[in-house]
Amino acid sequence: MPEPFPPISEAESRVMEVLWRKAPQSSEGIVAALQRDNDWHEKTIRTLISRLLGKGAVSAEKDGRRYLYSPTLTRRQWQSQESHSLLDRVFGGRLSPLLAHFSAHEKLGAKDIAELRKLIDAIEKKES
Amino acid sequence: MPEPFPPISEAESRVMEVLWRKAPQSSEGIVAALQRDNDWHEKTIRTLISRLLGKGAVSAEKDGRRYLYSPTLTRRQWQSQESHSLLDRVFGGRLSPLLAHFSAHEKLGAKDIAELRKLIDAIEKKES
DNA sequence: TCCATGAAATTACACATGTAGTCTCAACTA
DNA sequence: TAGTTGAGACTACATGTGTAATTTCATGGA
Repeated sequence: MPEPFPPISEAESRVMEVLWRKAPQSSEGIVAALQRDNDWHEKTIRTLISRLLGKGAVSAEKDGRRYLYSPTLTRRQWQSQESHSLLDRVFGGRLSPLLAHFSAHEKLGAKDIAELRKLIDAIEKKES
Repeated sequence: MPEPFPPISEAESRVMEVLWRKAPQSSEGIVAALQRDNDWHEKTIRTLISRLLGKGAVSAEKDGRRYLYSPTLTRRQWQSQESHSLLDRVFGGRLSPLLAHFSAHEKLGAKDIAELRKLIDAIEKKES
């Protein structure tokens, strides 16, 4: 099976976000993208990139004098990890309580509801 | 508004779990309950209790020579915090992608599906 | 009354994370 | 060719967390 990815931190996930939108990118591109929304120091961002490399969540290919970085961990993999973690840690691994929670505490628009209904139908078809 | 609770860590949440099941409890009770499932040292558990006190997530009332602890943060508050955090951090604050994710990657039994359907109906009624 | 006991408080220490600063070395420039 | 520059590597440091050990202090027993 593929190496399980170590968990990536909140700040690191912001860097991944940039790479998920566009890859490969030089560190300079990543820095530029991130400095528009966050107010991180360039050094901070480079540190995050290198930690992500260490975790195997991004890869680097040499491009002349610098590197171009690409995500190895996909957004879906990450979402899956995080969701599963929430489900297990907070809701005892059961989806219904999570849903029940959202239904009670989050405001859903009619559009959300329609979307959910469609999803359920799709799920049902898939499962049967 | 009520003091926002600082985030509580994974290990700390295990302690909360014990208090959510039964409160108030002495530290000894908490230790006993936790040592059945985890293999933590008694000292470790006491540290966690005292950190939770510091965070205001549990309160203590004196009971003779010791304290009895009770949760201040409710399980629902905590679930809400964690869910919201996942939703914002990982799914851009939108519920449908989260659901879509689960539908695609988690296995749901027929019972889950029925449950979800009921939930949606309930939500719809509430919203309209 | 004085000591032992045990709960609680304090201290400890390694690793992760947020947030940078400094060092190095290959490549471009004069 | 030698100096400059800039990307990347390495170092730094505070705070949070996991995981305890040590210290203190009030109280119950001798």
